[in-house]
Amino acid sequence: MPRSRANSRERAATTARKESILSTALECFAEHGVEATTISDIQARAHCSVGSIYHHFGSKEGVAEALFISGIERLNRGMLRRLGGCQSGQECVKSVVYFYSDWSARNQKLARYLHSRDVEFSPAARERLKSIHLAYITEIYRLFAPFVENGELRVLPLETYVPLISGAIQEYTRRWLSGQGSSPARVKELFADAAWNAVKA
Amino acid sequence: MPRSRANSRERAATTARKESILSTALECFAEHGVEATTISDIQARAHCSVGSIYHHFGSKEGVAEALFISGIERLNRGMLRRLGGCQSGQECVKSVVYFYSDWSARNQKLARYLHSRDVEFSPAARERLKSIHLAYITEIYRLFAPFVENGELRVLPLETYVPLISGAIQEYTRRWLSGQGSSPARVKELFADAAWNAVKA
Amino acid sequence: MPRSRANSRERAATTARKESILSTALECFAEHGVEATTISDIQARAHCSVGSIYHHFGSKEGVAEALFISGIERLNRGMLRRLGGCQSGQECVKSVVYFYSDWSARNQKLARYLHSRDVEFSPAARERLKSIHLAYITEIYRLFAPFVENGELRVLPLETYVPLISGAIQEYTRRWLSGQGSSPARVKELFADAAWNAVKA
Amino acid sequence: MPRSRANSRERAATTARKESILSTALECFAEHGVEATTISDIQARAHCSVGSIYHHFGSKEGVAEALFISGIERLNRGMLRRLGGCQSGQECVKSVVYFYSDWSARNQKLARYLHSRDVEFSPAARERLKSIHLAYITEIYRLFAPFVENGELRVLPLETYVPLISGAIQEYTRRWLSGQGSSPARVKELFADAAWNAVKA
DNA sequence: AATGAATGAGCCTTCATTCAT
DNA sequence: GATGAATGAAGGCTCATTCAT
Repeated sequence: MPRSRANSRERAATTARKESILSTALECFAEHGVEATTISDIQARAHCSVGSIYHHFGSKEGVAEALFISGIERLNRGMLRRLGGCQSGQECVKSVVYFYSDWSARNQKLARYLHSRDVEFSPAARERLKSIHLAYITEIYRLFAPFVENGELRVLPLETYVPLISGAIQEYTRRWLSGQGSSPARVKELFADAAWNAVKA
Repeated sequence: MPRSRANSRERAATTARKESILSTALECFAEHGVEATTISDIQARAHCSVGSIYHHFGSKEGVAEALFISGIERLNRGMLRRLGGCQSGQECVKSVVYFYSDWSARNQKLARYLHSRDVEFSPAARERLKSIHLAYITEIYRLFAPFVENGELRVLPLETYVPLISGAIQEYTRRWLSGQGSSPARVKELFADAAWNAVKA
Repeated sequence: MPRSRANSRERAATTARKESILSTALECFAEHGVEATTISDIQARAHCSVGSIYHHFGSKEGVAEALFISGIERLNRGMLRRLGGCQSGQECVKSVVYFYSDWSARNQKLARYLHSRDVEFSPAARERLKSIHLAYITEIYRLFAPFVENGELRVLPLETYVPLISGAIQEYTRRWLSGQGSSPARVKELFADAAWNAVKA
Repeated sequence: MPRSRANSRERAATTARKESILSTALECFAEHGVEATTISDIQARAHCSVGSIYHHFGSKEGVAEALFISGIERLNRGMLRRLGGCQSGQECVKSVVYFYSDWSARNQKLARYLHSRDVEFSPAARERLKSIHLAYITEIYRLFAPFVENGELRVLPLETYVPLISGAIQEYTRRWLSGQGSSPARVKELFADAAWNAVKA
């Protein structure tokens, strides 16, 4: 058997196990929160041993961090891809609301987990998240800057754009994910309009 | 010594002890979260015994609930008092933003605690919170209804008013309480205008 | 009931519990070593709860340290008391051997534990042990100094006195405690003479 | 390629790997003790896999035993070689002290490991060690016997010779290996004289 | 011979809660 | 009302060992 195939098969197997642990952990975290989830819960539902979890993630916190980081990265990547195709400021702003609403509906458990504030990450993970956020926000500003410059968007304090554009839909989505109200899909136009009104010139 | 004076003195002492436990608990909860705070942490910082906490609150959850409920009640009471004096829809809507921003700045630790999503309350406490919320939201709608009826405010799905009006400032405040950005006081006009634009007819 | 009597009764009870844990721990440590002894072993044999051990000693290491320190202190105290009554250098030197031999035979388990080298103490405990050793060795030198000065004992490098005087009996005792050879009592004269020959002028 | 050369090359490689594991294990054991050293510690520092260690030594205990046994054998072999050339009882006795002191200084980590009492060996290994010790002590007595017979050495209980001759230098060396005092080389004459005085007729 | 993912028994420790004083 | 020693269930984590490749 060629070496490369053996390696890739092994890697695939390893990856499969890691993915399986992560997706099981997500279910547990989404249902009961990180604190209330025990390693034993994950291990039983993922059909693996305690040791395997520690072998791959080092600690329970390690699982929570890996899940959080990969979730944020998927969300950010999707958002940037979506915004990349926008032609105007208005399209951009509204797309933020649309994408956030759609993505949350498609990835409810992950969205719920990313909203939760009950995780205390390690300094290393916080550093990592900061740099991910910085890279993301930089890219976002790069995409919006032209529309501020050509006068389509208002000139505002930098840290207000995000809350003004996505604060309302985020709050609505958060409530929906906790079981209140109806799907964001039905009201996203409303929130997209509000977002646009909040930042248009 | 008259009985009543003795009683009231005792009651005052008791109240003082309870308040001291609550305020210490708030500090702990705000710093490390409810889960991460131990009875021992509170007891040491409040200079009281473990038994005292149990005598007054029955359980750790009891402390967290008492704190949460009294916090929500203070916030709601303040908001209603503020809105009670408003003459127009616009004043009402903007006042929500102003008050939220001001109150959070004046009660940072409490605001932070009320934002945290890591508390799993008892069914009894949840029932209590629901009824408090219902009473509050009913009163809010009663205050806003005239302005919807007289055409000053748009007719919207009921559950969208709150996110549309306060979602953005809440998101901004949450970030500020976590150490990002500058005081809401400096940008509250912006968010008040956005709120008004989102719901005006 | 007078306050002081209540207090002293409580203190006695507490002390009793602590002592009971310590003596049980000694049995376990002497039988299987510190590493091989589990908290559960101690707890079961001391008829107390896990929590009690942690309440009083903080950790398994805490138990091992408390036991070690109190053992060393008892040994040192006894030795100093014994040497305090000696009139000559020869009596002093031989008394070290006698006392060491006698004490080890009377406190076999403790002696065995103090000999064991498998404990890794906390920095705090090491500091404590160092200062205890310093105080002890200082006192020892103070007792021997006159006999060096009056020419009864040889002038030797300071750190060689202890090994020269007690190295042999210690080695013999160690072997006996591990099950080899016969009681030190039967040969202590031999080792006392050897000690005296090693340091006499 | 001739078969034999391939084999010996393989054997050399294997031997090298085994040696590398042993010497790494020694470093770990000397630094943190056997119990506190994990297979993972050794594997990482020896740049080999977990499986390799098990392939060559069967278990962690197997490593500790192999190391201990080979160490004892080296020490014993060296001692016997040294004593083999002695012409008198005095030379013999003093040579024990000299050799012990020199060997410990040349093999500090191994000496430290051989001193440690925290290893619980398998019955098989204990049997092995006993027979090694028996062979050694027999040989030692065979070397000393003539000098007891010719009246140069005192007639003493058999089990006292070793402690009387090497107890003091062992104790001194042990302390030096733990970081106290100065090199045994500087005081070995002193201990050799004391040893001689202790057993001479 | 080498590799390293997988296993799981067992350990130390935490901490909410109780209760006798 | 106050105190704090005692309790013990439960959890996170370690690590020697196995085994398929």
